[in-house]
Amino acid sequence: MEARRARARPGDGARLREEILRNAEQLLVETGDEGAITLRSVAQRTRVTTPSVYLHFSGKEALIEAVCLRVWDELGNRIREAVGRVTDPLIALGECGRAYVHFALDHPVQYRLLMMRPSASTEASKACFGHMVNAVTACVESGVLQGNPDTLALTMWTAVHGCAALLITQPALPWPDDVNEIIDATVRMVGFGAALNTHLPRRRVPRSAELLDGVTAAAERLKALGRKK
Amino acid sequence: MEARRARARPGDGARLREEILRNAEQLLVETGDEGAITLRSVAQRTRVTTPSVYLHFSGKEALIEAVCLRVWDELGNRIREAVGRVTDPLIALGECGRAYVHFALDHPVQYRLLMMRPSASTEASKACFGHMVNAVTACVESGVLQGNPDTLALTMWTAVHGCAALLITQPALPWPDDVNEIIDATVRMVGFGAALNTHLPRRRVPRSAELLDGVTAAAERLKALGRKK
DNA sequence: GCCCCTATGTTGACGTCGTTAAGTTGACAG
DNA sequence: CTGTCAACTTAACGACGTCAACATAGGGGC
Repeated sequence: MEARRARARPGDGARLREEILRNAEQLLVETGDEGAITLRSVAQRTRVTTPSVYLHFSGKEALIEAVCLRVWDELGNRIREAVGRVTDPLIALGECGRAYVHFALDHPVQYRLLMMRPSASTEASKACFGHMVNAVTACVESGVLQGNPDTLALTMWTAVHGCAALLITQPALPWPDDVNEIIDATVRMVGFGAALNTHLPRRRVPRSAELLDGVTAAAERLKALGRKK
Repeated sequence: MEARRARARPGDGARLREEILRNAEQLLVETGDEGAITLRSVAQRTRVTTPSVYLHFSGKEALIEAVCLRVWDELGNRIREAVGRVTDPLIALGECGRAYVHFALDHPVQYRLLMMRPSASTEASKACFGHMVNAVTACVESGVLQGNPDTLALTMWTAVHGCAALLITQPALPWPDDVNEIIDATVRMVGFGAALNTHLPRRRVPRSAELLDGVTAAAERLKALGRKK
């Protein structure tokens, strides 16, 4: 057997917990495969026997859940920072979406683990969702969006999540050479669409010709405003 | 040992293949857990010994891949049907999105299996994607959308996929009581947003006040058109 | 200084999983 | 009737998650 890890002092056992968590995430990133997280592999990398993991996690599921919690935290921080950097509420919301997708693409394996698991950690995801609701609420208060902030935020989150998820899980699709092209298109589509949608009556879906007419009106108005500036 | 399955006649061995596939998907649906698909459990349900599965599938991965293929096919059919029922290209595109999300919600476990797997079946997903590109192409030809149909379809697919995915994997979020509310919001947001986005110059993101102004112009124009009709 | 007690691990084992190699059986061609 | 070959079975291996039982170090009470 190889060099063993020095035993922790009483009261200091939680250090092993941290080390196990770190090694589990490292293993996940290095192999790119969730299946590579094995109690045995994690234990070996921590230079500890397999059952020792049970001293700090009730089982494999709990270990993975703990890994997810860390990632949710990072994601939440990243979103909060992005929103905080801008004052205009609509632009802040866009930055929120961009930060979200970029985080997912920077940590594809972790993101998959987060979102694709059967029993995802609900508390952490709700906290993360809260940051988006804040960004949306600012837009509602400024008048650019109307309606229930929760529902609005959900609708917009689904879109950016889908963008990140498909980019990660379906790389074979005909994506443009520059990923930012898709991200920008998504963020703009979400912003424009949500705004237009909330200011329209709910009753009926416009036909192609009608929507085209309304949209060109909006486009010309926006172009005119841009020139004036 | 329990009653064994009658041995197939020579040349007729592929029947077992079908039965295995059916049982695997049944197992998946009944338990709601991908992990419940075990070579042993599938074999037992088919009243066959475990290694017999290897006569028709090169391993567990291939079996699951085959299950996915079937689901991709069903999804593709459902989309094609939905698009075919309507003539107006924009409304057809909307129906495409609605059919997509409803299929996902009707087969949540299968949908998760499809989209969340590390190595998703690329050929089948591309075929499915083709149906959406067709619906988008019709919109481009009618002028309501502008740009590359592939990129447009991708942007819009990501949004509806995200809607389906989050509804399935994050049921704890504050969804509205009626799911159709979110689906409608997403479909409308995608349609409006994509249209407005493609008719706008790419250079810069409008600020809240500007977008609000343009959007109200579009809304009033659309309302006026609705009255005239 | 000694002892014992608890936190901190380890040993060994069980059952299940995917996978493989080798043996068996039964329907059909000749 | 007989041999052949597709269609299955038997038996086994290593890796996995999990658990019960055992070992050991370090610190507090006397």
